[in-house]
Amino acid sequence: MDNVISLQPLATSTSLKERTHRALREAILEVDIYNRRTELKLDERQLAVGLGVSRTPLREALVKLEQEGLVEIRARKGVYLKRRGCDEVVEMVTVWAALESMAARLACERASEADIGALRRIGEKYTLEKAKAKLSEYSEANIEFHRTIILLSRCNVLEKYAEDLFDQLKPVRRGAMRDSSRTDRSVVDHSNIIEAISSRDADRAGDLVRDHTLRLGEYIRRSWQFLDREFDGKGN
Amino acid sequence: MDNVISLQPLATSTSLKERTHRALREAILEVDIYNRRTELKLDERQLAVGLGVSRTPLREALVKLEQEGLVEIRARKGVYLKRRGCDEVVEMVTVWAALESMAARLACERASEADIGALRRIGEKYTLEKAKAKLSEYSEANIEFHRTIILLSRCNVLEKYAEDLFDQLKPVRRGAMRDSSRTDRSVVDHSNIIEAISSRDADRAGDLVRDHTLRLGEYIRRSWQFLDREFDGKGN
DNA sequence: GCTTGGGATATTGTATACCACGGATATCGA
DNA sequence: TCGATATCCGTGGTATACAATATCCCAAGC
Repeated sequence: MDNVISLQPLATSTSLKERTHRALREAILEVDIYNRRTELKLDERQLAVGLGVSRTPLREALVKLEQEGLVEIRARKGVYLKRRGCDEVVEMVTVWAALESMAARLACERASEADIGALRRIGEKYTLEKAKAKLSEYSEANIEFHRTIILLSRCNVLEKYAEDLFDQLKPVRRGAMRDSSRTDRSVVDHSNIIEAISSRDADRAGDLVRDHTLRLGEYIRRSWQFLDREFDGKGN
Repeated sequence: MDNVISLQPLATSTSLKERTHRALREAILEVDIYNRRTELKLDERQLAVGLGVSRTPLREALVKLEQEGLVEIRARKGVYLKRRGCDEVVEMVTVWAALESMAARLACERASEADIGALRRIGEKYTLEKAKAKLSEYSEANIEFHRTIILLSRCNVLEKYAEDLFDQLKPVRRGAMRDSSRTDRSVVDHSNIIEAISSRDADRAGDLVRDHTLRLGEYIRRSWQFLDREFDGKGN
């Protein structure tokens, strides 16, 4: 005797803990962490009333966020947005390089011709937008390119770890990617990478991807000071 | 006017949540997950009274363990020890291979001669114990060898991720590593790896380590059935 | 006037009570 | 006898109350 009205499970699957986690995560990823003027301390009760949730699921969500590296819970002190130092960020990019390199190798074995075609189109979009100097969208295409390589590896665990790192690096990316002199090299690199994957040359693809991403790391190290800015606007 | 007496922060760090997490983690890592007869479901209240803790810090500890991939929290269903399938384990080893390969490359740049000497001694201990067919300790030396490579990378983030994977693979390692025919190849591989790192040949070291670990993955895939055993002893 | 100590207050950590959902069982009807 | 449905119980999810500690401010003394 089913009801005519079709409805989805509704509240069933999502616990408050989950939804709180998601909501907080989204919010935190939008915060400009590296602006020295942003308050890093989070107020539990404030967050709780803001989200319309009690402290219990909120705290469980915060624990998750801590494990994801987005916040830091100092016992008896409070919860703080996590701001990473230059060295740590470079290390994260290094790990990213390791993962993406392996992904490229796997892609050579596993990607279909259609997959590679899609990657090629993304690379072309990237080139095009760079030429148009539409840096913001160009950056989007860049991200999409690297993400796609990870996807083509068809390795879920790899994808999960990479995604994790990716999110943590988001505030850094926001600050970087403004130097267009570096992008010429990038376009060439991408082109070579597509070529290598297309010809199923795992060794070459892996090397190219690794070195490309490691160079990004070195670039970040050199230009860190611009990211880790002391003042943003005109004082307060 | 610093005080002459030097002392560390004392007991500050330990919250119940932390200690519960640690205790549970230790306990879980000792469980023989892949024995079909082990009960995977955990009872919150039971654990709570067992640890002498209320459910609140316990649940926060469980959330941490979930993020670490040791347990799975199914909403409204309960907490279960996480048993991974063959494909997933092979993927984890693949990621491990990516990380360790990068670590070997970094080690070529960063490791001191003393570090490499230590690695060499571990490799020799490994060879020796293999010869003696002391498989359990030999396995320990094997683990130590790979761990040391990670350490030599001097990359904390890399180390953290690798350690994470390492723990999750613990129950698998317990089951594997019983086939001594495979270890001959292993000894040779290790020897070559030491050689490559010693001569600071990053490309070669990275390749060797990657392929070595990927072979472990393939080995696990082939022998998975022995690990994922239906019955263990003689019934109950 | 500066430093130090003590207390008030705010905030975090923990315990417990309550609620809601899911699974199992029993009962009723076919 | 089999199946479907309703009800009950066990368990997980959430809220709240309570305990402990850290921070801040003010006062007192040097």
